[in-house]
Amino acid sequence: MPKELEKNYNPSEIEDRIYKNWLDKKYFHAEVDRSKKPFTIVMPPPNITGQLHMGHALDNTMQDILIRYKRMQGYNALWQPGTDHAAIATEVKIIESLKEKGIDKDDLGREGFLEKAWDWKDEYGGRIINQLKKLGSSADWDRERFTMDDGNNDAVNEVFCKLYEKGWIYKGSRIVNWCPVCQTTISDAEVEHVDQDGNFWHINYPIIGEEGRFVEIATTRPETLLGDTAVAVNPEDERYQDIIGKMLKLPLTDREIPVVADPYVDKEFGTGCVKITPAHDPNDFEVGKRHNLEEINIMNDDATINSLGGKYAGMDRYEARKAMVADLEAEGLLVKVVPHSHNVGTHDRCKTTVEPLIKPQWFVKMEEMAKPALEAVKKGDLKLIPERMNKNYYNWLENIRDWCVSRQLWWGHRIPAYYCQDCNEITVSKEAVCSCPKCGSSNMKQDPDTLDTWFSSALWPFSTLGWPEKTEEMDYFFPTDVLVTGYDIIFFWVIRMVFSSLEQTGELPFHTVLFHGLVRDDQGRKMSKSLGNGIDPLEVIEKYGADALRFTLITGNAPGNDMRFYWERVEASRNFANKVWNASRFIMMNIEKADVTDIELGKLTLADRWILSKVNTLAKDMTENLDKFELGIAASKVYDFIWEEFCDWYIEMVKPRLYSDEDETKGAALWTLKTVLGNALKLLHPYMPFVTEEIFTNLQDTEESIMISDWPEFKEEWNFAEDERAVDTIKEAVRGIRNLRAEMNVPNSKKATVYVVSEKEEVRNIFEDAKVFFATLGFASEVVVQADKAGIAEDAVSAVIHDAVVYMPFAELVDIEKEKERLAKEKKRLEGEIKRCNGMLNNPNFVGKAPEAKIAEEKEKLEKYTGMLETVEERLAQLGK
RNA sequence: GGAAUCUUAGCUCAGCUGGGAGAGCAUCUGCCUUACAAGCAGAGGGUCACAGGUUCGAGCCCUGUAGGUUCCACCA
Repeated sequence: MPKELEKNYNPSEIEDRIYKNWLDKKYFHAEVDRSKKPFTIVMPPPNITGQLHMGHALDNTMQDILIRYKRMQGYNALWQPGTDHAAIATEVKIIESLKEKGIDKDDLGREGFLEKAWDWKDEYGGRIINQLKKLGSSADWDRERFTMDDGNNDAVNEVFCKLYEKGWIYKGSRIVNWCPVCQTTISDAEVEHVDQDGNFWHINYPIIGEEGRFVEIATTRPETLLGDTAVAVNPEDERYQDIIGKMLKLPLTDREIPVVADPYVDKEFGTGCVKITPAHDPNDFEVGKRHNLEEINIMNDDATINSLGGKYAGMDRYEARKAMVADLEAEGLLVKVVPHSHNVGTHDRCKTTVEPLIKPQWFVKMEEMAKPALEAVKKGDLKLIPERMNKNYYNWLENIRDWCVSRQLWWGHRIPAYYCQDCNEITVSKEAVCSCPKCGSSNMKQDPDTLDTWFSSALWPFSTLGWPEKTEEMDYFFPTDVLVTGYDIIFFWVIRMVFSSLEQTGELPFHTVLFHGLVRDDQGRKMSKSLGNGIDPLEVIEKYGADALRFTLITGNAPGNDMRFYWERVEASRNFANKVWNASRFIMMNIEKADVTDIELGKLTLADRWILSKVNTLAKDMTENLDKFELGIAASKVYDFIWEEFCDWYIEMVKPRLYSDEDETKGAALWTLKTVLGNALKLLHPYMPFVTEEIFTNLQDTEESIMISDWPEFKEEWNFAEDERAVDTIKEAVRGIRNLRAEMNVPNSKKATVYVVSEKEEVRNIFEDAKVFFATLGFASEVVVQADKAGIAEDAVSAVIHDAVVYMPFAELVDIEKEKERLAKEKKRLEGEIKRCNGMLNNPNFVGKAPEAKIAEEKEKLEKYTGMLETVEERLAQLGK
């Protein structure tokens, strides 16, 4: 028999126990099973350094909902989890923690450092996984992977070598984004442009051989002057025609540089003359290439001036700037300083201003791989939700530049390139190369660099399934189905998975990407450590339960939109969980006292058929919504159904039957309660897995988990559309009565006889059928259904509904004037409705062009309101005497 | 500079292919009715940013304006 349940739902006691049971039963585990259709989601691997935040909570809740839904539908559902080594983020953190202990990275050496890094991974790598479990995530933890495990290493090496052989990975000296603090290159995607206040320094460069004549340039970074190798003007700029080709004396140095003409220069901007520093600016680099200019690197890796900087050598870039400006001023070459706000590239992790530098790095050629990735979305093979993300996707791929994949870090996949120390031959190979294939020398050295962390993430959907091995899993579970992630990593990750998968496997990694937005604080700000406004999902779970958190994150927000986090909303979700709990408690208490046996549908009453039909429709609607990934819409539907239809109406309707042992429909009521609750719980389960499981196992009095039960499907034999309409009429009447009572201030304790008058027999029959519960809902002592007004006091209050009038004689309580006022208001409303209907129906254009169904609908309404208006007017006439 | 997106009740947001404006919270009024006061019943509250246009009909489609947010971009 079902157990006695607590009065309030207490999640903390229940969640861990349930989750452990699921794990013990291996419900999350998926094996290749050719008799079932697979459904696969690969989890965006959280950082090993990470701590669960609201973004993870949202991301994983969405995935868990989809996976649980599909699992219940009978799919072989695999949710493939794992963690990411997060190269630079982790390395920076480890360095920091070492510093605190007074240890320097370089003293440890590469091997020593990596040892520490793996220790770190062992210590913190599992933490975030445990936190994800608190959410109720039903991922297949037996298959947990790590981006730097052996299999992933194989995949990374395989891809690197294949692309190298194809000529799509190359090593070249390019201008790269250099972070002087992290001491590594970063990709374009990792550069964050921020507005900064700075100055425009106008400097005179003396023209050689023309005493007293200068070229005035304007720069925001005077210190790079040391690396200037030219000044450029626009070839069509009339002001400067005569100086093109002349030589200039570069201030503060003893070098001479030419004036060149290049269309890159904007005549309108600044002075129209631009200093060209090929080694420290990406545009200048291009200009330099066109004019064969020397590239003079004047900086060290930590952004101090190097030995080529003369007296400024050793100074930090900003110190040097100050010193040089002072010197220029002293020499009279500083024309003016104009305040100027400009966009500066910074490293998205450490916020350091990026220094463009020329460095030999490894690049992935993007031109060829971008094409099919672009096509996939254009042709509709890959769907992005919401669709507007397509534009971002196109924009990025159409303007893509080669991807710099080498990083000057230790924590990551080491680049499988080997250099011969004798003949400089480069060999790229999956296996360690011990002797040079060209000269036979055994003096080989592996490239010290590692790969961008996204290089391995890009392979994640297939590397986790065993690729490049031809595994059963790869054959069965791949391509995966849906990717759920934030729109903020569409460039970093989504696009790179798409082109990598197309290139390596020939298939798309997934057919749909479901994007979500950011979870912001209650003022709409990003949650961040520096602001201290982050809300810890674990704290929310502890206070209100995982179900409440999940429900809050899913409802009231559309795909790809940011949302704000409010504690009030969590509270509302918690209240809903409690509502479900109490409804179930009530039902179980009743079931306890009586046996629930299977009932023929023919034995059900109007109310039973109505709610059964409603839950049946709900299943259909939610299935449609979920198939379209409208998770929030489906959630609010089950919420409304359970709270309003089931609890506020049906349970109230059914009470009199439960309380009477003689009632012959009691069995039908119990069966309906149990059946509808069971179905509603199943529909709610993907959203609120814990509370639904706890109730379900108690309700069914079985060990069988709700998570492996069948998802409710629409059943034709449960479809009672006519009864749904009938109950709608009853509800309208009940609302009418309640409204009257409230307006007349009649307390519920004061019962009265309620008369229902209708000329139509079928309407009278409905009310006869509904008498049992109609009385309770309307606080009536008795319900009399009749065809005319015989025997009803003239001054009874009334509610006019479609096809019927409900009267309540409260002789001693009724204020006639108030009742007249009320009826007048109602009359006005109906007249408005009728005017609207007539407006449409008398419009020949409407009648001529609108669809038939719409016209019929309006005609029907007109008829209904006209009838109601007549009744109201009649009532007014009576009272008017 | 380019692009996306938003502007709907006091607050936060839904609103599917155009066909009578919704939810939660907040407010007001009654209720300790034997599942639930984390509850029940009722009420008030919106020129759907503004201006045009298309349409029989616009919160929804088109154009423009204003304001907000975000992304992209090499203006020295």
